[in-house]
Amino acid sequence: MVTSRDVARLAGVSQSTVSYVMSGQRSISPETRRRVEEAMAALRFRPHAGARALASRRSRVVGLMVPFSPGADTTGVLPFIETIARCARERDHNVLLATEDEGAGALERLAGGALCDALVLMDIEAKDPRTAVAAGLELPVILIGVPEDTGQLTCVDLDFEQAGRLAVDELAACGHRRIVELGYPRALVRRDVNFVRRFGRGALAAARRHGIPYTRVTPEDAGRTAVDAALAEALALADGTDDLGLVVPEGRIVPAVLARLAESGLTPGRDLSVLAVCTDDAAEATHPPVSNISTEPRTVSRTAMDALFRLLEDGPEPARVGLVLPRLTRRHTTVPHPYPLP
Amino acid sequence: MVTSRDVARLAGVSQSTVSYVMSGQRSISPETRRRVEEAMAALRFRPHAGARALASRRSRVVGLMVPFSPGADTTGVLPFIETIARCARERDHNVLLATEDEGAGALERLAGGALCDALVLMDIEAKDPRTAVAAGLELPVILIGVPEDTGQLTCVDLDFEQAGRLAVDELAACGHRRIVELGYPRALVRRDVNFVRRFGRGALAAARRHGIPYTRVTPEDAGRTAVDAALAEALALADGTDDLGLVVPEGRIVPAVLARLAESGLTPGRDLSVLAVCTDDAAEATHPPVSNISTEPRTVSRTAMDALFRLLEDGPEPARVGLVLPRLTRRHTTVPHPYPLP
DNA sequence: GTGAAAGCGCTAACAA
DNA sequence: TTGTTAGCGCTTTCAC
Repeated sequence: MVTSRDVARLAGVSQSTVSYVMSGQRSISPETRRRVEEAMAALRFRPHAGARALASRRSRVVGLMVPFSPGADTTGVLPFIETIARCARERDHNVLLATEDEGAGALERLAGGALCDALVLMDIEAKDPRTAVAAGLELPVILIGVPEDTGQLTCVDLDFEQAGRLAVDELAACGHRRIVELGYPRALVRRDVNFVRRFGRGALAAARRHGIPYTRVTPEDAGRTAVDAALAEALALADGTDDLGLVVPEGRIVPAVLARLAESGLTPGRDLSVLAVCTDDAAEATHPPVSNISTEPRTVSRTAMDALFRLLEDGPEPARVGLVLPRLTRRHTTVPHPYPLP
Repeated sequence: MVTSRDVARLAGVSQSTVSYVMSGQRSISPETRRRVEEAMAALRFRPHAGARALASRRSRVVGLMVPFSPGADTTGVLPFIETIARCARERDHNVLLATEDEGAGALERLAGGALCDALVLMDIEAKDPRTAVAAGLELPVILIGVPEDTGQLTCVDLDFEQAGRLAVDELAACGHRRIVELGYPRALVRRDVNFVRRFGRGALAAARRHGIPYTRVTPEDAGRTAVDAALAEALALADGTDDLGLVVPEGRIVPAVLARLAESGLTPGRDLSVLAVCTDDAAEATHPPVSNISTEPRTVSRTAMDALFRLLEDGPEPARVGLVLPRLTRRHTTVPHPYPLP
């Protein structure tokens, strides 16, 4: 292995000078800097990460706990991981994975062993046992998702309340007099993730404001049969369909909904509206492309990482809840507005 | 921070004894072991990963380069990441992420900086610039995917040649006298990933053996329009459809194929057969569930990690190419065999 | 502007 | 069976 001593020897300087050239913590004469940098390049020197972590008490690693557990739904986590990895690299950090099924203990393992300088936890539930542990660690923690009690933890998430509002506002503007939410699968509702409630709250408030009835149908699961049943129920709720606006907050079930409607001879965008909450990628992949409120995984992740590095660089700051605004895109499944928008 | 010295002091032993209790590299009297373990628990001691890596020259980290690059298709990589992370944890290792668009340089960064003890590279192309770099590193590297020139590198992949053979054998056994491959999107073919060729080679050989014509139609991309066009072409190739067996080696386009067939009034499993190559999860999620040859991402990953830890524990061993056998599952889209299987 | 030297918290060879 | 000690390759004071 090539060490900084080797570099120092070749450059004819002391080992500490090599260190200072790397860190920039001391002013170095241009000539010295040049010689050191040439030596580093010539020897293809890479500082030993462990040694650096030991001496500097900084590992330059971000721990990421991803929502992998046996049987868990992992649709849509890739853009999060990807963006987080990328943000980390932009600031010369690395990402170490932990899986959710390792539980809160993994957080202590990562933090206690100085394996990482900060943690990102995804898929936070309303009462998440990890948050209490996370709060007790003496390193920055960012939650993606909002627990019931945020304590002193910084959270980032999509503004689901706003998403609910946006969905209802749009369907109302389309002229629908009846809005049905083909909701999250029962398992997700039971898991008590905060965003389910937040979305419903926003949607309901908006419906009340518009004086439009808002009903929710909960599919037993995300499978085809359950979705078909739920959709039948939703359609039954609207005697005719032409004033029906359908909100589908769970992106996974959208293809099944569209397929079923097609089989029933109903054309979304003409006979009724379907408005989904999902990533733009997913929305463009359905047939036909579904009008959607984007969940912005990349923006959420980037916001989270910005917060993380702020904590890492500027030290503790008051905990915040960062909510990312959802964005509406009209595609083919919502009927045209009956009157021009203001 | 709690160090092993603190533990030693509390347990009334020397610091090195604490180290030996952890590593098991020396026999320790039961009494001493008990006192040390109690002290460790009482102080909630976690060895400093950096210090340990520095002293032992082992980071206990596996570097994983995932196929994330702007615009890349990342469908199906999650089960790989998940399984790799899990296998690593089972052996008390951690996984550090690198993204593909960082290129070969990232490999040198991870290896040179002693950030990890071994590397796993996914999504290997036929002529992959990373393999040459990887071969020059002095740490174990496992490729998931097989490059043209494997050199001294260990590779693991699905046996795509066998998959092709299996697909054709099954469709022939179904009684089809005409097999069309609705192939990989053109971009993938151009990228020159080895498995595309291997699959075709196996399928073609089998078709020749059966004396059945085998034709390939290449969709321009994985989008709905391109798939529709390719499917039309495939159907045109078979004058009638009732002797047509359709092979779809690209899992992503299966839903579009099935949707299109449904729209055309054709029922797979009755009017023709559709046999996909995809994960079992994906196969069960289509409508109707598609007969498939599974790509076994979990078995492939586990095989890769087994090989990796063998290299890590038993030192260098001759490079191998480990091929995982694909598995056929009959679901609803292949017609029943006209005569009983042998 | 630069160097010498003292750690950081472990592992492992050496000694008893 | 256990203790002593010399590093591992950096960062960072202190001294010049």
